[in-house]
Amino acid sequence: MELHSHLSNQTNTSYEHVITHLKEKGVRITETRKAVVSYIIDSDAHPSAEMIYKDLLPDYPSMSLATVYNNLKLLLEEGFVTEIKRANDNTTYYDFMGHEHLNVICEICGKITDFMDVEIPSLKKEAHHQTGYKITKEILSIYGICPDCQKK
Amino acid sequence: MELHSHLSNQTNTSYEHVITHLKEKGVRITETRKAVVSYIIDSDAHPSAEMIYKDLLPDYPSMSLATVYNNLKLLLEEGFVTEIKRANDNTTYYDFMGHEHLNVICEICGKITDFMDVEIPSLKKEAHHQTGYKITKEILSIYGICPDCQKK
DNA sequence: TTGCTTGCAAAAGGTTTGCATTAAG
DNA sequence: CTTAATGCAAACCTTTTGCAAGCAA
Repeated sequence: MELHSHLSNQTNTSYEHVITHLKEKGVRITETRKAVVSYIIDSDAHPSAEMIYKDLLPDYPSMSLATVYNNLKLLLEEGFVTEIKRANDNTTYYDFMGHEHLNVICEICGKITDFMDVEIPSLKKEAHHQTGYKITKEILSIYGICPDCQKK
Repeated sequence: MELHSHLSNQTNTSYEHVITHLKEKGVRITETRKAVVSYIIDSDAHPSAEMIYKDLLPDYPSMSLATVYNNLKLLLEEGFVTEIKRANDNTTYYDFMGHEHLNVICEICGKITDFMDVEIPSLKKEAHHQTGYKITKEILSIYGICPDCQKK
């Protein structure tokens, strides 16, 4: 299997998966919706609504920021996207949940790097036992200093 | 002897610890500073700046919201407090780090409940290995539905 | 056609900032 | 005395909202 075809299939599959799911929910598939879905899947950064808006603007000059927010909220509710919020930063960043992964956030420059395929040890049972909550999800945020900032 | 007789020994110890540390840093110990420090240590909720402000206002009628923010920022920088940010909520909540514990956040009513750490499994080594980050801290957020909301 | 989705602009919320004044050390 | 910290209000930034117009189904 060639590497390049693996990657494009992966993205394409995710895109179709999201769109199909939304159609089944009766959500209308608009041009701007498709653009935001594509963008968030393709992005290897962890964009904010503003970043997505600015990047899409050249191709969708009439799109508004509010529409980006609308679509992100939809994707969030449908579970396709997670929010990332950092200390000293009131912006919300979005992360496409195409696969299981964790984020490491640089405390100096704010860069967010994924790392993959580690089993997150579950504390669900213990948390439920101690608090009585019905546990739905666990999010582990790891903070550190990225290689670039370590050099400085 | 400082009088904080309304506080428990545990709280009093934490309070002295924070104040002593701040003095050593050359930070001035003002009335409002003491009030915020006492409040955050004493609070078993996870207050926002606004909540702290409103609760302290009767006793400190001339205090401003900005001062609460100032002091929370200081405590954050000195590592005495952590920020908690939730989905669908742009408010920052503050948690006094008097001891090791985890938070479980209710996805319906937003209530935040602590539970004591059994042992937060460390992914530091793996994260460092994969990303090159110098890992400084890990924050595990657990979401669920609290007992009250389960009844409804 | 129907009513979900959009674009726009205004408003809302939370947090930060600038500056004159106050008070800790 | 010095100057950090405060109180106040305005500014800021991100996100949400209301509504008329547009477009997917």
